[in-house]
Amino acid sequence: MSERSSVTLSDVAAVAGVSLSTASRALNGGGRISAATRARIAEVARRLDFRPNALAQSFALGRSRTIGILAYNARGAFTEPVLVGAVAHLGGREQACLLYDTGFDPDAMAESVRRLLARRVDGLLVLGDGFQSQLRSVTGDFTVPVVYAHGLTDRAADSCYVPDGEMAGRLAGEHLLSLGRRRIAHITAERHDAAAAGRERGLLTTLAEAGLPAAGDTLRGDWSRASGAAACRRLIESGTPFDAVFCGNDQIALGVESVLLEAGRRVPDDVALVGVDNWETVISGQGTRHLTTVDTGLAGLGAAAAAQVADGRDDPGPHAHPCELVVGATTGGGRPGD
Amino acid sequence: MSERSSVTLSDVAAVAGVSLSTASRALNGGGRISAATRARIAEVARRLDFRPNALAQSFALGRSRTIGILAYNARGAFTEPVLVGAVAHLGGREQACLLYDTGFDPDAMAESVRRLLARRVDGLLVLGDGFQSQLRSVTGDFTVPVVYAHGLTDRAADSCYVPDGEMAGRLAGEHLLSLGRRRIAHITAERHDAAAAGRERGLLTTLAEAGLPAAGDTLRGDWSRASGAAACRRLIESGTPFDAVFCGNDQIALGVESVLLEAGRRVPDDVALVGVDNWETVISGQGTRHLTTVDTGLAGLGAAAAAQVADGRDDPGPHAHPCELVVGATTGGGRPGD
DNA sequence: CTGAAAGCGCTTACAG
DNA sequence: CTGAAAGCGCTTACAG
Repeated sequence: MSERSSVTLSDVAAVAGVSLSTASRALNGGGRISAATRARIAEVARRLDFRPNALAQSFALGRSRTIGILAYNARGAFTEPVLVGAVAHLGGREQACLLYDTGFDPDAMAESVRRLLARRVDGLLVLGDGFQSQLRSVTGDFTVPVVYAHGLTDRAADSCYVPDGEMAGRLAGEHLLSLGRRRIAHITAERHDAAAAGRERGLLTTLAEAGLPAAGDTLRGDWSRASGAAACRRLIESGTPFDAVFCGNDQIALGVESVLLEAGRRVPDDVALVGVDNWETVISGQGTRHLTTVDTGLAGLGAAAAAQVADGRDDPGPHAHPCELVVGATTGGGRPGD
Repeated sequence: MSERSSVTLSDVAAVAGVSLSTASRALNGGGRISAATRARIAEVARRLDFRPNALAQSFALGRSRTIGILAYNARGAFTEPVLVGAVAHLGGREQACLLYDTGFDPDAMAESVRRLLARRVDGLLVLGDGFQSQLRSVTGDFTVPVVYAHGLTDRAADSCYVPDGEMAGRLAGEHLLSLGRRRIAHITAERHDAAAAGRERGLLTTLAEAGLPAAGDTLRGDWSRASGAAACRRLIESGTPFDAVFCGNDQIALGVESVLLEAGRRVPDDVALVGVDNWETVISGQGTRHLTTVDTGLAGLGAAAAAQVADGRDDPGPHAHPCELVVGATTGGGRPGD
């Protein structure tokens, strides 16, 4: 394997006793070629372990086999899985990727767009950070496909992949109801936060469909563990009875749980807990999952968005990417006490 | 920006009134060129917004501006940050990357190596998963630089970047000692686990240097929260007095904490807790960090490894990448109870 | 069905 | 210091 495999198409043609163009056509499936010739050339190519020089091919075809990725914050916790999902999917299709981590600076973005154009990328994937409410549309700058992930743009025709927040709330609600819980409280971030709002809508819709009210008003704060803990104290002090809490994310859920434990309430016996994000690292074969959560499917979302770019498919508008319930000990999965 | 910027080097040469070769040399800094000519050509290039076609350049130079990445498990929790660190670093240097996620299958790896060779990658980065004890060396298959991250190979001359596990243990130990803790217990994974062993060595060395014994023998299990909880119960039952626990990772620490809370011991007042991994998502400006932990610096490790590949630097042997202590509420940082 | 030729847009010895 | 020319290894009309 170590020898530089610089056997070229000319070599193949020479050995097979045909012209360069015939060899090329035979290998690429184009044009009419007699089956016999095609087979002979294929055989020679195989025998010589011919691998077309990708650089020459790209140059001739004007296709770089590279997808550009423009990230608002590549290192953000919620961008990483999307990015990895996209990069892994692209690799599986022999597509390289070129990442520019622009931050939120419009000038940096514009410069990145120019560089991407010069690199002749075959498509562009723009990654929001999951917080930025609105992404800048750059679709007009490109003739190749542009797809957005983890954010929406200002253009309705742009193809945007976002997690299905309502589904997250629905899955959590349905799971808790199926466990017989009837007094479900909700602790999450502020109302103006789009992610919080979607998840809440899903929960409340599900409860309403079951003819149940929520256990008290939604308690709000930020996305932190401390905020969840504080809200849980308020919930307990309010005297509202509750047998489950749907938490806007896993950090909140952990904060809630610690306050419950200190207050002597047992999880899940007295109170079942569901978070969102699936942030817990569960190494396969080791232990059991502690926190029941909704996995927002960010890696799959990245892969789906990448797939559309790579396909050159046009599928305009927002796409709500499905999420998935993952059951752990805090709703009775796994061993109790884990 | 929308117009296809297909102004070519010939255009620049024509407008500047020089030959193609002169234009090329002027822009690339090569050869002797009169300052005046160089300036004029540069000016024309700027005015025309000339961007060399990267595909043509790559083809002519035989350099793809692409780094291959071979991952044992791209989607693994501990590979993601390394991968993102590497990809982001490479993007900043105009290097694309082509990821093959081979799993542990040697045939898939061999095939990926062949494809990478055909793509004429400028270098290769091999990503271990942080568990695999030994990586397969593929350095011999390439003439371009090969660097390994998050794993060691069987060849001493290979350049390998791994987290400095001993440093993690030292940082944790020193932090707890500086807080006045003197009875430090240790709960971690099995002895044969390289990561566990390194961290333990660091802790024990630090304690020994301070003339202190550990609080009891190291308690072992796996990397899960449940295992941490179980070990903590054993610790409490053993009657060994302890005022701190260094936990092999964050999951273990969370399990330990829940058992402490149920047992009525206060964190950090009665028992301080340090984990490893920095798995907690702390959104800037929201709340405070709960768990004190050692960040193993995986993203930085990925970037460092990528830098070496991109530089084409030769720096043989293992490189222990530094980690960093991150203080949270479980050792008194942040607000108590968070 | 097959081949000779042009072309993709650069870089780089080689002459002058 | 500058230019004419070859070459990187493919693909693809265009003839035959």
